[in-house]
Amino acid sequence: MDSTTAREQALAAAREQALDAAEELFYARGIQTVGMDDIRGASGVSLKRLYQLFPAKELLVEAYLKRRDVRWRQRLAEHVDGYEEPGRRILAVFEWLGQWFTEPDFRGCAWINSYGELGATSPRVVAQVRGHKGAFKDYLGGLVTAAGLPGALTDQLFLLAEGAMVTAGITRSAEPAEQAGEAARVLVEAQRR
Amino acid sequence: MDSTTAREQALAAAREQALDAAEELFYARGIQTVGMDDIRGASGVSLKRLYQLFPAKELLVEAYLKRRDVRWRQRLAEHVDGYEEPGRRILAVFEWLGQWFTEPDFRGCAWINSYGELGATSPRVVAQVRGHKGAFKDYLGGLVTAAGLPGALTDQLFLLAEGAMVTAGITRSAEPAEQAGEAARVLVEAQRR
DNA sequence: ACAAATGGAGAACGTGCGTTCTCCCTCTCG
DNA sequence: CGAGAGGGAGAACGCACGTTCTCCATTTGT
Repeated sequence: MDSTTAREQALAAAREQALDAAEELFYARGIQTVGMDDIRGASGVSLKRLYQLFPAKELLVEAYLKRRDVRWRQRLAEHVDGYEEPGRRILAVFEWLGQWFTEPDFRGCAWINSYGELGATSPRVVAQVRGHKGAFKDYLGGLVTAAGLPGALTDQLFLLAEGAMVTAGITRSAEPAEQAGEAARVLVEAQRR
Repeated sequence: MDSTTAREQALAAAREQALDAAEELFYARGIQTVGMDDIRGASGVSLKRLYQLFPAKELLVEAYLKRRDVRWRQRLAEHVDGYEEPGRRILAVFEWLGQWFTEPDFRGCAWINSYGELGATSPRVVAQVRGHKGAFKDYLGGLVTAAGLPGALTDQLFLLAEGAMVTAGITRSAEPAEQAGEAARVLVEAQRR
């Protein structure tokens, strides 16, 4: 009764396997140092199929960032949704960052890293990075206005979160999350006068 | 009367020319997309000399980051030194960031970008990035304690500055400097009770 | 002035990698 | 059963680039 043929299912499965491998390798080792052959080796998807699904490496990179963006923001939202009180929900963002930073394979923000690597050469990557950061900031903005706080606060909290991500990545520590969270608490408090 | 021979002077001059070209090209286009031949073309220093001065590309990259670090912190300090009042000096940091962000060839933080590009593969680059960020944070720490403010504030201001740099780079705008500066003002004020 | 070292221009070498192609096996469908 | 499409393994191709080498011209020291 479903409209997908067996072949379409196989393609979709291969696509997911390819993206799983791409995400693991690109995030861990960077994009340029991972070859299409590495993706094939890690995913079990043949080169022929890989190029059938993603006609060029850049498109695989784009799809990797796109899928990771959805999942990342989903995980964040799930954590935040564990709280009701609007002010608490804002701080939950930094709390979640701290959890993320302590994951064993944490290697910084995938988008910031990708931008550093390909921002000067790949417009598709740039678009993904701007899109992701814009979506994250919009999400923060929603939390801020839901708490009845002024929109200007959004930018400040966003910068704290970005600073925490970069710094946690570079120093390989989770501390920045707490430091940013504390600063966020102060900034929110200041707005409430 | 000086102890440098003509040859040593020529080498030193070539070294500076090479580093000038490296800085311009690496910063503008990223490190991996710039070949040693590009450096040669832009600097006029022959490949032979280049490899004599820097036996491998990684060493040229290291030297580029090292020289830029010194200059960057010097320029920052010069701006801050235009002010006397300790609290004002802290805000001057964000002011200077804003000036930097509006420079026409601004392309984000060279160290954050380099880390995204080579953090997973080059220990030398990682060391330079950590060194630079550590030095910047220490500098901030000096300003904070000179203002009689608690050390914990340093981390928060540092994260704001980092967030501003990343965001200014990605969005190609100078706004983050003002936003971070305003947040810094609030955080400093909150500490003074 | 001459032998020897120095330096430049650019070819050459080796390798890595994105992308495509070849060969062969295996299903599918009439 | 048989023809033909689909798919996998991996070779092959083209190119970019880090690094080294060759061939000369120029300089340097005596």
